Amino acid sequence: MKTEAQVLDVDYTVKDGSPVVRVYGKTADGESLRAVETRFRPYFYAELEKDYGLQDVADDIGETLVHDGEEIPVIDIEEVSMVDGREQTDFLKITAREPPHVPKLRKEVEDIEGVSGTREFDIPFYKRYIIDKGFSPAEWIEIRGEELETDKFDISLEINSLESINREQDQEWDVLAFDLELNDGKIVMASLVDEESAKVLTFREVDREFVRTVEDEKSLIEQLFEQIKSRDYDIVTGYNTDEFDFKKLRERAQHHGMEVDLGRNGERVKFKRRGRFSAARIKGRAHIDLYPFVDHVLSQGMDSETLDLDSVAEELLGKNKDDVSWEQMKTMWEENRDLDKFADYSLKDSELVYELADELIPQVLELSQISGLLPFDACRLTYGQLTENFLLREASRRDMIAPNRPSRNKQRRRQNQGAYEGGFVYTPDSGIHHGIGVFDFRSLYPTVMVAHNISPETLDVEECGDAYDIDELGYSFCQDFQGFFPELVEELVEERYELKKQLDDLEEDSKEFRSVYSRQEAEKILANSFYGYLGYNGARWYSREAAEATTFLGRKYIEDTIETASEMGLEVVYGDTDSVFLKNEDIRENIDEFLKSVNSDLPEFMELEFEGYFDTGFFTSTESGEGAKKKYALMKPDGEMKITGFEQVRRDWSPVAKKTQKEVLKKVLNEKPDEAADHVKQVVEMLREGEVDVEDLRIYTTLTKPPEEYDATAPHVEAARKAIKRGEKIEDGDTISYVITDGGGSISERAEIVKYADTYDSSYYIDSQIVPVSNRVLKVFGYTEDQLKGKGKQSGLGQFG
DNA sequence: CTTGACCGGGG
DNA sequence: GTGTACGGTCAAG
Repeated sequence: MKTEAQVLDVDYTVKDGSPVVRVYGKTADGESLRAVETRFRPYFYAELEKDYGLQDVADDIGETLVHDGEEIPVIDIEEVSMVDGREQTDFLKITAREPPHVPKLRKEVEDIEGVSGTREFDIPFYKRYIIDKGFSPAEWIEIRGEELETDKFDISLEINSLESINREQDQEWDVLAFDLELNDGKIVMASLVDEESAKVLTFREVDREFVRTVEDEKSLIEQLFEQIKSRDYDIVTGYNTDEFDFKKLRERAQHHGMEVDLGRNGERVKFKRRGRFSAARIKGRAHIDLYPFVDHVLSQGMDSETLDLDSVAEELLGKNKDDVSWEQMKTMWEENRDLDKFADYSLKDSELVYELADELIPQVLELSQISGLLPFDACRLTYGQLTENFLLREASRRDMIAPNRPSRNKQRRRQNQGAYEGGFVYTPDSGIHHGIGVFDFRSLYPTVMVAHNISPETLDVEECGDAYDIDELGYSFCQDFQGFFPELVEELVEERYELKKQLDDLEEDSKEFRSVYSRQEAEKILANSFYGYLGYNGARWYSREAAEATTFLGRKYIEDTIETASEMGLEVVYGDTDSVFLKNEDIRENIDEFLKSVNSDLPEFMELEFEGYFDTGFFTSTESGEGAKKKYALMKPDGEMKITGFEQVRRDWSPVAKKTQKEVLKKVLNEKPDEAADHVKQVVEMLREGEVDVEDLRIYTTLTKPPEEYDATAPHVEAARKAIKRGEKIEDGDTISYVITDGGGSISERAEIVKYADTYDSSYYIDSQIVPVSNRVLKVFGYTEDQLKGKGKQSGLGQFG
C-alpha cells in the first residue's frame, strides 16, 4: 500500500544482528504511522594514502576485523569518488552490519597500511538515514510498502520506497502543553492544556471547575500518563521540561514503582546526555522543550535578557504569568489556603506554554525541514549544530565528503589563536541627541559572504584567474567558481526575499501567512548562522580566515557608509557592526537620498535599509568620560523606549535598582535630568528611612550545587548556609532570594534569605546598587555620586517596620 | 590584563 | 547512541 505522511521521529533498533530503522509520523488522514526499513546499513569512509587503491587495502581489511577481542564483520567495501574541499578524490566506502560497529571498525581500519584517515564515522544512524533518503522530518513524504500487524499504531508498514512530495497544507498536530508544581520534592499539581481541554490534576479539593481531584501523587502521575497515552499526542511540550518536569516525573514515578513509559511503542522515556544538559526523548512523539529553543535560537534577537517563561511570554505574546512568587506558592500549599489561586497559576503556565508553542513549534518544524534534523534535535540545537547539520545534508546532495570534527586538542589550538577583530563600533558623543534615523544593512554578514564569495574552499586558491585580494589580511578569495557557503547563503537569502514578498499579499493571522512567516524566520536564522559557524572552534568546516574576512569587509562597508553620510552633511551619532545612527536638521527629509547614494555603490545583493526614526537618544559615557559603546536608550515619537546594554533587565540586580534606572532613563529621555536626579535622591532617602519594601531589595541567584560544595564565597551561598543552620530546608537547584543586612563583615557574611532579613543595609543598596546604576546615566549631566546620595554622606541603617 | 568559578531555566 | 555539544560575567590572581 502507499500512504502520504509527515514524519515526527526516526530511530532504530537492532533485530537479529541487523538494524531496523523506524519512521514515525502521521498520515494525511490523521492516522498514526510506523514504517520500518530493514535494508539500510551503516557505513563510513576511509581515505587512502597516495599510490594506494582499493585492492591494496581490501585484502588487509578482509571480511572481519578484530577490535578488543571482538570479531566485527565488514559487509562491503567499495571505491567511491567524492568531492573533498576543491578536489575530486577516491575514498573507500566501508559498510558495517550494525551502527555500534562503526566506531570499532573505524579504529581498526585507521591502522591498516595505506589508509591515511577515516571520514563520516560519527554521524548518528538515524541522521544518516534521513540524509541519504533525502527527506526531512515535518515535510510530506510518500511511503510505499507492505502492511504489518500492530496494535500500537493505526498503520504499520515495511518500507519499499520513501520519497518527499509536495503537498501544500501542514496537518494539525495534536499538541499537549503540561507543567508540574512541586512542594517538598513531591508533585502536587499538574496542568494539561491541549486543543480542546485545559485542566489541573491535584490531590486536594480545590474550588475550580477545571480541577480534577485525584487520590494521591501516584494517581496524579498515572492520570497524566494515561492522558498522554490514550490521547496519543504527536507533540508534548513545556518550558524547561528536560531539566525539570521530566526529571521529577522520573524520580517520583520510580518512587511509586512506576515506569515513564510514554513512547508510542510503549518504551520508557530516554534521558540523553547532550553536553551540559540532558534531554528527555519520547520515542515516536516529539518532545519539544521550548526553553532550549528560546535560549539557543531566539534569545539573540530578543530584548529580554532573562529567559524565564514570564519574560519570554511577555515579549513574544504580550502576556504575563500570574504574579505569584515561589515563596507564596510554597506557603499556599503548606498552609492549605488560596489553593484556587495556586491552581489558577498552574493552569496559566500551561496555557502560556500552549500559546507560545503555537508560535514556536512551526518555527522548530521549519528548521527540521530545512536541516533534516528531528524536531527533537531542532528545538535543542545551537547555531553551530544547525549550520553543521544543514551543511552535512547539502554536502551529501553534492557528493561532497565532510571534514572531520576537530579533536579536543585541535579545538583548544583554535581557541588559543585568540579572537580576530569583530564589528566596527563608532564611539558616540555622550549626552542627548535629537532626531535620529537608524539605518542598517539587511543581513550584513551573509550578503558580504555572497558578494565576495567567502568560503573555506575559495580561500587562497593556487592558479586562480580572478582572486579577490584582501591585502590587509594577507589572503584572497577566488572568484572563478562559486563557493559552497556563498551558494547556500545566496539560495537562502533569495528564497527568503521571495517569501517576504508573498507575505505582503497574505492576510496576517491566516494559516498561510503563519506558515510562510515561519519558513522565512527559519531561513533568516540559518542564513545568519553561517558566519558564526566559520569561526566556531568545533566546526567541521572551520575557517578562521573566512570568518575574519567577513567581519573585515563588514567594517569596510559600515565605514564607507559613515563616510557617505558625512559627505552628505549628515552627522553620525553612533554605529555598531551593521547599523548607523544619523541626525540632521530633519533626518526624515534625507532618508531616500541617503539610501540611494549608499546602495548605488554596494555590490549586488547588499542593501542598506531604513530601520526607524527616534525623537531622542541618550548615550552614556565611560569612566574616562568618552562616549560608551553598546549602552544607550532611544525614544520613539510615541514615547516607546528602547533600552540597550543597561542593567535594568538583569536578575542579579535588585528590583529597586532596576526600577530606579528605568525611571532615570525615562526622565532623561524627556529631557528632565534634574527630575531624574531628584528621583534618585528620593529613593536614597527612602532607603535610609527604611521605607523600601523588602520585595524591592531582594536579589535572586540559583544554587547550582549543594551549598556545602562551594569553594568560592558568594552571597547566595552564604545566605543559604546560614538558613540551613537555622533549620531551613534548602538544596541544590533552589533559587535563593536574599537581602544584604546591616552589621559587620563582607557582603556575603551579611546576606540573609528574606525570611531572616529583619534589617537591611541601606548603605549597600545606596552605594552599590542605586547610585552606580543611576550614575551610569546621570554623570553625563555633571552629577557626582555624592550629589545623588544627598548632602549627608553618612548613610544610616534601615529597619523593616 | 588574564584565569578560573559560576550561572542559566524550572518550583 | 556511528554518543559526551555554551557563552557570558565577575572576582580573584
